Amino acid sequence: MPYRKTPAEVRRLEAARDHLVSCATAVVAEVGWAQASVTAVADAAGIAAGSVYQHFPSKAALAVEVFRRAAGREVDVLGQVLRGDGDPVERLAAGVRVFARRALENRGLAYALLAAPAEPAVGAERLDHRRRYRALFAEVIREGVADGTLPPQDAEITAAALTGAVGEILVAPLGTAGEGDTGALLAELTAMALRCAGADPAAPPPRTTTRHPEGTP
Amino acid sequence: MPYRKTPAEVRRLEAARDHLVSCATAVVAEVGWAQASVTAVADAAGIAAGSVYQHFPSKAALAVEVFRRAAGREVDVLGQVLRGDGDPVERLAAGVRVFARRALENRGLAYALLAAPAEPAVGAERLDHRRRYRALFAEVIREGVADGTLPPQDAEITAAALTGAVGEILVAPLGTAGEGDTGALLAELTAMALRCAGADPAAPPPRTTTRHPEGTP
DNA sequence: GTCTATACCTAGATAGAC
DNA sequence: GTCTATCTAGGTATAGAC
Repeated sequence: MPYRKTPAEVRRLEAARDHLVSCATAVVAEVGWAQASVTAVADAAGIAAGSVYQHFPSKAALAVEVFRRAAGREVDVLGQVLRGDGDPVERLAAGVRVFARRALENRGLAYALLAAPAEPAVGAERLDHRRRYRALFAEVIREGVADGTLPPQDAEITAAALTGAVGEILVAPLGTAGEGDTGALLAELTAMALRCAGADPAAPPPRTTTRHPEGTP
Repeated sequence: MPYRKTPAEVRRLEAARDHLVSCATAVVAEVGWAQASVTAVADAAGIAAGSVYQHFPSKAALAVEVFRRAAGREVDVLGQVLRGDGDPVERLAAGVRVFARRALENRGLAYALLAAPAEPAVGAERLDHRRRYRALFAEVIREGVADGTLPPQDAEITAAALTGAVGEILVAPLGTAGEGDTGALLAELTAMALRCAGADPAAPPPRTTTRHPEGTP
């Protein structure tokens, strides 16, 4: 018997943990945090309820890991877009669009991350991630103010507004099963975001996918 | 023994029920929905836990009543301001200001109404009330678009954005105990709201200081 | 290491005394 | 009508078998 786990063992354990987190994420996206009991998650992962505690010390720890992994992906994607190429206004528009599109493509998960009732530990994590969204938006807004494409403003406030606005707008479509016209929704959302930051409406609107200056395809 | 309750009895019962709802509201504002157990609420009202069920068939029913009463007040106040005197842009600014000021004056309750984790029944009620906020904002925005003081836009989207933006901005101050400069916060918030709706920045900004014809004096 | 069975706790709800 | 005491359900976490 080796004193340490063999590399194969370690990998297997990590894989099992990964699988558990993935399945838990799926369950949460499907039924929400409140209904995602340890037994439900364990069932989804094909293991016994007790076995969950081989990987996480508590249900809260598992929930936090689920949230961190999913929300972290979103923050990373948003960060890449907002810090990408182009002028600040273009990047802002692209960021909002990407954020919204990803949420609409995975509504259950987005709702869980943004709005669904959750235990305090997850709620704290959510606040933290919203702060990170805000910081990313605030950064690009400050750039815009600095180079004169955006009017002077409290970047933190506008950033918070954008986070809240996008979330609020998405929650309604998220709740309903109805599809709606996502193209038009994205266009209106982007237009609203640019107004909110004070971008010059006279300037040519950043291209969406196929150029709909008035939002109607 | 009378076949029906005497008027005095009815009044006494209603008063007891009222008192219970008031105390429950205070508890919720203080510790949030999750910690507002039946026993905690009953203690606050000075009655036994079992007696709660003389007035409400379930905890959820009580919670919904608490939410309805508190949120209904806010919707009414907002509606009065948004449908009051002045041009649409002024009313919009006043509405945002009143909404925010009232929330900041009663942070615990505002947080409970806007964001705190709650059971599904309350969550559904919350969605419904947010729809009502949106409808009110959308109405005044449509008026502004109609009379040309606001640019063409999807009023529902902007309204949703305003609801989310104000909520998001308030949640941070709401969570922290710190006071901050509420005057500056209100001014920035109003400015953001007007930008968001596309109000002409060149126009003189609606007054923000002194005179309180609206809200709690 | 994983499963089965279970202990335990919290919190909503009920029954009967006063 | 209100209180005390209790019942019950649901869900987390643990212990011991395999």
